[in-house]
Amino acid sequence: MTTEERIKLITRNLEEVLTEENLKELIESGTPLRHYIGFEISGKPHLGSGLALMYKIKDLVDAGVECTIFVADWHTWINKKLDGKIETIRRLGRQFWIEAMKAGYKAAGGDPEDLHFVQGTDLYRNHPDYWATVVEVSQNTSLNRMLRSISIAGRQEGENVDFAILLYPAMQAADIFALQVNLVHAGMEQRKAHVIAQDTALKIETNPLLNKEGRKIKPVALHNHILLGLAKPPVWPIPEENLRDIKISMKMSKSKPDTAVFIFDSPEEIRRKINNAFAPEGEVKFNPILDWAKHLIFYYPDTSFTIQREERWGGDLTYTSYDDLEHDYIVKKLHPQDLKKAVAEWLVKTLQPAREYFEEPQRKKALEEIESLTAPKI
RNA sequence: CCUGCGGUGGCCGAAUAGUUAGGCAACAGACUGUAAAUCUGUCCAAAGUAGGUGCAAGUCCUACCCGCAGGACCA
Repeated sequence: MTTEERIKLITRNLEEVLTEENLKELIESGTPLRHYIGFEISGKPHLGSGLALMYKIKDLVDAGVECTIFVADWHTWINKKLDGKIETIRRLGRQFWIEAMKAGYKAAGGDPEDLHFVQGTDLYRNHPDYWATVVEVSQNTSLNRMLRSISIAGRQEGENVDFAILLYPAMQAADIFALQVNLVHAGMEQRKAHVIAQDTALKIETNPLLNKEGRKIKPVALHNHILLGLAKPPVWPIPEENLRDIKISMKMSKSKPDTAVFIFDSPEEIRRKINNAFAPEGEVKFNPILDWAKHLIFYYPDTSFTIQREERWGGDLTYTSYDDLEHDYIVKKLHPQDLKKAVAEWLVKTLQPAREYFEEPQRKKALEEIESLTAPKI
């Protein structure tokens, strides 16, 4: 595989690469590519964490990158998720999250054997100088900037937070250095943490990231598109200037389960949620169903997607590109209901390997425990 | 540690001590070949905790817990 081919595979369908030049340099320097993506153990993975990101990881594995899924138990603890106890979080990280990621990776067509898993607790125990890196990152980042970056933990600036939350961005950056990974990967909402890591990369002395020649380098950041949630935005129609912010704020939410499809949802749940989704006819600026079709179904360039329709609505349609589908949607040749049905069935089928993987009793039990810990209080 | 303000349903948010606020959300129907919007209807309660005063306490008093703001301390 040529450098160009690798870059193409590594960066395809991403919303942002920081930066392509650095990526090219990294590859050309002959430095082995080491990737990481971190997850909190905060509930069930949805289509974003459990499928879209897995597609990208599959690309990376195919491009010869060593891929690591970081199970961020300390970050989860800092964020007071689940029952707030580090022991529970640590255990479910192993019993649930790692297994869930394997399930998602299978659904994305990959072999879980290709993935590495590292849990935060183990990383910190094995790197006694980890905390020195946390200090160095902190010394090179202003308090205001840390405060602004807590959105990476799902918090808003000005929200009631305790001081521990400020450790979160510093630790996330330090994780990258301790893991010695040069491709850092996440959804767009994590870009603040990655930029902090890049801005401090050349300044730190403990665990600096090095290339093959032993020179300090910045990690390259790969950012996925954030899939839209299924709910109607609070203001509709959306003012043009706010479109970007609204889209980010309208992501799938674990606290509003009907805005998300989780990778273990039953076929009935998938069909119900999709059917209830916000989907204005002919509207493409904010349309979760189209968004999902674009970023999931048409992820691969050679996709062929057939929409079954009753004869009275014109019979079946087959698309080989998202642009064709979007065009027909805009001109209202393709009705939302027909698209919804097809997308739902695609998800039912695609997620089947994940559901099957979690029929195994031990995993099923862990899933039930996660559900009991994250169930909305009534 | 001190002072002040606050703590009401899943969320926001009212009520001179005297018996159902309201809104959002949710749910169900109607209308749409989906959803949304719009109608119609439904369901939901509690008072941070523990005591006290009163015929009667969300409302007054005390203590404690939590949050916010400020202050004190800083040899």
